Amino acid sequence: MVRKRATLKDVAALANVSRATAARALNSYGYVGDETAQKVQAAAEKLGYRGNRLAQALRNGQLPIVGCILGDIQNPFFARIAHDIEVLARECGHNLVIGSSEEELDQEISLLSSLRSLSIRGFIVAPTSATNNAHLQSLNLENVPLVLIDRVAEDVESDHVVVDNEGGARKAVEYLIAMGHRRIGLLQDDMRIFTSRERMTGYRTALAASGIAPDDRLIAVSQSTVEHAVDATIRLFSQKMPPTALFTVDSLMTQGALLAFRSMGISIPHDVSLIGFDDFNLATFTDPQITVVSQPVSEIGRAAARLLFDRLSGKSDPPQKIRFETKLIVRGSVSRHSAG
Amino acid sequence: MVRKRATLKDVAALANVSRATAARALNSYGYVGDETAQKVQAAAEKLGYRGNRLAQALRNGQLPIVGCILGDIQNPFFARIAHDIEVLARECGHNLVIGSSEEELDQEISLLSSLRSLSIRGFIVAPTSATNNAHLQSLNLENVPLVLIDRVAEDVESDHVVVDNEGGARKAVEYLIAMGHRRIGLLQDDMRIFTSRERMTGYRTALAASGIAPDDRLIAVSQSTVEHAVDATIRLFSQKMPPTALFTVDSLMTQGALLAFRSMGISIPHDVSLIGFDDFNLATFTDPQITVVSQPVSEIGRAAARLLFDRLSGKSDPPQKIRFETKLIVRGSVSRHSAG
DNA sequence: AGACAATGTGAGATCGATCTCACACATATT
DNA sequence: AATATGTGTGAGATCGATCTCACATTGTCT
Repeated sequence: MVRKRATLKDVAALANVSRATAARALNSYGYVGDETAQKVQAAAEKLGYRGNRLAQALRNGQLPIVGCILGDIQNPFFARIAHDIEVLARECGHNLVIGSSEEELDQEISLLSSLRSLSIRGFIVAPTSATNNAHLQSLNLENVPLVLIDRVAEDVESDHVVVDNEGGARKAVEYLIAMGHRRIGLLQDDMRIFTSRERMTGYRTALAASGIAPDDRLIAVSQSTVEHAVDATIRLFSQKMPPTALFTVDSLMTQGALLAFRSMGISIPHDVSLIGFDDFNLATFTDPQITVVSQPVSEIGRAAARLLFDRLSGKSDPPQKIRFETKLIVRGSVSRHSAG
Repeated sequence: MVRKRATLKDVAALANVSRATAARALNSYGYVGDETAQKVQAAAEKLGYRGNRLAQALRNGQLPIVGCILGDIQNPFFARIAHDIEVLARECGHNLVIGSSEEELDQEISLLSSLRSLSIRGFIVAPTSATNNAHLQSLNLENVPLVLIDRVAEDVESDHVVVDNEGGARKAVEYLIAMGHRRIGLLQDDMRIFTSRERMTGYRTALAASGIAPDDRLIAVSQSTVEHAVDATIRLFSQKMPPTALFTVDSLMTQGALLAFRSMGISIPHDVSLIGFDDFNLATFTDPQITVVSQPVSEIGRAAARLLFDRLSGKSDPPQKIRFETKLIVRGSVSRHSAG
């Protein structure tokens, strides 16, 4: 048998008061007699009344939900962030809607549009594109709080939380150069992505500082999945003059590179040196352990959520721009290359 | 300047028709004159009108959102499932709210209650507890579609999608026994969890079938994170008579075990043999490659979402119970143990 | 011509909760 | 006694979209 949800009207009827009084009693505002309040509470209890958040939201304009659009939940980096945001959202009495853009701008736009029509209170977005952001700007126009995460979008004035991608990449490549490498490969994802650009810039800057001419044949572009990274790595290292070292821009791609090297019989660090951006679980299990640029993953999500909920509670400072440091963690996947 | 969202009323006013007519034109139902329809479309276009889904939902009872409560998004297994569900939900014009119970029953209950007050259309849940499920039963009572995923809940009549946990565990342990092991450790998570129980049963069954007495000292319980698994493994293998082989019940725990072994100087498969439930990215990179029981992760989420959307579109067959096969993938982490 | 459908449109109710306003009654203040 | 203040309550508007119903207007068939 299908039981309908009890509404405020039902509660009011059972308690023999008007809807207005029932609402006052349940939300404790305005004047309500003690006795009346008790009656209403009892009635609500008895009916198992729970307010319809939809109706509440329609009335006062917003749903206690925040939206979060990330590149790919399957990337442990984003999974961690999503998790941290959800925890903080829950603490603040909100639910979290998670959407994945799958690094497609179109999907990001349609997802955002669909979530906006839900009158969601605010958004945390890792924008797919660094440049193409009318949809994000329009959030500003309509005063919907937005926090950018992991990536910055040009022309969008809002809080953001990112890491020092360029510096991290530079440190990694400088280290490779210091170890004697000159043919340094780069395995990166789509250039529209902000982090990809910044890491690429760090890579180029480090090369330039040492007077090493950039070489496009050393750069492979792949989607950020293990499978795609395997293929891209194989292509990169099937050339006549393959790199002697590789820098990968995220942990899934690092793992792809590892698998590719194994399948090609290339040994680390003997045949090739490797540094990955973003640490991962088994980086210290592999033999050798993998040298990485680590970012403070556990702080990013919390920081972004913090910023968003500050906005939601009315803070109107100028946009805050948080940039976390990255750190080169030297382990064993880089060996000295004697110039030949 | 803050622009307000255009409402149907605005569109109607601009097109010089009533709200009712505007609604008809935009949703194409009932009779509308061609010319009028055009006018309305144009007005909507001009104002950038997008319907308020809250209002729509309040009117017709439900929001085009499905909820999904999983154990932990950071587990790649659940991340993959969440991703697949989201993709299918999007195809069906729905958004996905993801919550994480963090394997706490209380959290699962409060999350569910909070999502229900959103008038969400249906749920996909991986219940924390195999037995304690009044909150899930009440979904049945109020006719809210529910699909259980990865885990079954007693006394809850609903579709579910699980894998053959017991069989998978049995195959793994039988294989270890066939390779001469008799002191076989089990690294498992909380016994309230359905999969944990089933895998444990498989483990016990295999032992019993070979006349091996169970020994509680060989069983370690840990939360399903790499860090906790490391600790649990270290405790397990610090005993006087440690196991000669270990079976771990999920991939994060497998990875934890790997890290623990490394830190303890225990080598696989020389000192200890290892089989993990659930495959993972680097299982074929490590040396030796890790033998695992694999489950068809890519099908689970889709299957569950499929079932849910079938229900949402009115299907009312008896509950469907899907159980996928698991497969023992033999790689190199198990070696023959000569009885000592 | 009269009856009857088909087509097109608007007024108003509805979903459920909230909030403003008006009113009633009591007590306090001049 | 007359006015002000404090308390407690209900009627009704509101949020935005949808849907029922009533009312036109046209065309069609006997």
